[in-house]
Amino acid sequence: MLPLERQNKILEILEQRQAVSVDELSALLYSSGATIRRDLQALENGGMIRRTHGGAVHIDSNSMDFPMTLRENENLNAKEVLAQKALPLIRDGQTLFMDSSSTICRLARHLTGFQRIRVITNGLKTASILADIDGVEVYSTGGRLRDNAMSFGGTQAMDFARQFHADYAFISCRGIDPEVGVTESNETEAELKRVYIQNAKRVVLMCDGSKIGQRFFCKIAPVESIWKIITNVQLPAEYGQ
Amino acid sequence: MLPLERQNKILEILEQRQAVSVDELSALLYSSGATIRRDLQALENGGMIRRTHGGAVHIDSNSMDFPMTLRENENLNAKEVLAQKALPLIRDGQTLFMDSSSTICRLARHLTGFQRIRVITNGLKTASILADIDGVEVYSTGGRLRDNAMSFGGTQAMDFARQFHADYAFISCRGIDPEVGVTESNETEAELKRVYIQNAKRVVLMCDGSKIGQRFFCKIAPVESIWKIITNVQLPAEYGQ
DNA sequence: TCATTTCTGATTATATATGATTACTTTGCA
DNA sequence: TGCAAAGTAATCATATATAATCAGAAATGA
Repeated sequence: MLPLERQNKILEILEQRQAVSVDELSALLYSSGATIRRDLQALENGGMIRRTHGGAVHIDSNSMDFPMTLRENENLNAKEVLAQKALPLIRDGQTLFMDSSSTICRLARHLTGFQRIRVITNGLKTASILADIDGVEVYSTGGRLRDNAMSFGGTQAMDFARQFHADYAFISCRGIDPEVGVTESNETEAELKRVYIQNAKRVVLMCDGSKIGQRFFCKIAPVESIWKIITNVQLPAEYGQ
Repeated sequence: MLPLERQNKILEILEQRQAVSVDELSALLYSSGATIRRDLQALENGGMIRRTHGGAVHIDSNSMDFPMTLRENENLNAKEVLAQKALPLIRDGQTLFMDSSSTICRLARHLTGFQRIRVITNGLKTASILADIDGVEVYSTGGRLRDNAMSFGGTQAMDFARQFHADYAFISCRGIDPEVGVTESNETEAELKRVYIQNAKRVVLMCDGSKIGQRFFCKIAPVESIWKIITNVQLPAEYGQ
C-alpha cells in the first residue's frame, strides 16, 4: 500500500472513532508497528492528529481553526461563571452589542437555543463563533483590524455600530472604580464601547474581581450608566448594585 | 496515446479510487514507469494530484485545507499553485481587495515579507490570517455575516468597500466563460465583487481549471474587465490572455 | 523535404520506505 | 517508590522507487 494512501486511511478511521491504537492500525493496514508509528508521526507533524502513548486521537477541526489565545485560557473558570450569570438576561428576538473581549466571547459560546437573536460585534472571534450558531444573526462592524486583539476598530467600526439600536450592550473593561467609572487601556476599544453604551437600552458590564477598584487611562462611562455589573465577587455598596 | 490524454485518464482513475500505483498505471495505460512518473509530476505541479512514493493519491478538497509544514510544501495543490503565481504581482505599499473565497484565502497566507500592504476583505478567515502578518494592515468590510460562507455581505459591506480604491482586486468565481463572462452562484457575493472590480485599477481572477467554461446565475463582469486570469490549465484563446 | 522540438523507454546512481533488532522511555500496578 | 510490561525511537539491511541522463522515435513546422 502506498504511504499516503495508508495515512489517509488512518485519518478516515480516526474520523469515525475518537482514538485508535498502533496495534489495531497495524492489523487493519497490514503494516508493521514501526511503519504505523512513522505514519502517525508524519500526521502529527502536519497537525492532523494527536499522538498518544500506544496510538493516536482525533483532533476536531474547529478547535484548530482559531487556536485559543493564552488570554482566553487563563481565568477560564471565572469567565465561564460570568457567562452563566449573564445568560438568563437574554430573550428570543433581542438585539445585542457584544465587545471583542475574551470575557464576552465566552458568553457568545453559550448563545445557543435562542431564536432571532441579532448580535453586533467588533470581535473577530466572537463573530466566527456566533456564525455557527443557529438562531443568531451576526453583524460585524468591520473597520481596521487591530493586530493583536483580533478586533475591529476605528471610524468605520463606530459608524457601523451607530446604525443599530440594541436591547443590551454586553461589555467588559480593564478597570471599574466608583469615582472614575469604567476604564479601558486602549482608546480605539474605548471609543467603540462608548458607542455601544449610547445605543443600547441597557448596559451589562461583565468583569472578574481583579478589575474592581482599578483605574486605567481611557474613561468609557460613569458607573451610573451601567445597568448591571456581573462579576464573581461581592461588590462594595458604592457601585450602586 | 497523447500525453494529455493519458494524464486525463490518470485523473479519471484517481476520481474513482483514492490511490493508484505507478505499476498499475503503467499496465493500464501501456506506458513505461518513467512516462507515468513524468505524467504524475506534471499533474502534481498543476496541483491536480498528490504524489506519494510508488504512486499517487487523489486530492480531496477538505483535507487540503491547510496545515502545511515546510516539508509538505513540496506537494502543491491547485490553490497553492495559483497563490504562487499571483504572488509576484504584489509590491510593497499596494492596496488590495481580496474576496472571501478559499482560493484567495490561500493567497493571503503568503502575504509575508511585504511592507505597508493594505488589504480590504470581506472574508472572516482571510482577515484573521492577515491579522497575524506583519506589514499588512487589514480592513474588514463588516456587515451581515453569511452563515455558511464565513464572509460578510450586504449593503454595509458594499458601502464600506466603496470607501477604498485599490491597486489590485483579487477575486475568484464559480464560472468563467468567454460569452457570459465571470459568474457566481450567490448574489450577495456577486454584488460585492462588482464593487471590488469597479474600485480597483487591475482585476486578477484566480480560479482552477474546473471553473473554465462554466456559467452560473449571477453575472459579475465581462471577461474584458479582467486584467489577468491566473489558473492551473492552458486557457483557450477566446479568453484574451 | 529536413531541421527542430517533444516525447519516450532503457539505464544507472541515488533516494526512500519498510520491518527487524535493540536500547531506551513511558505507563501502570504493587 | 520501584518494578514489570508495553510502547517507542534509533539504527540497519534490504527492497523498492525515483530522478537524471541519454539515444532513438514521433510529432511539428518551415
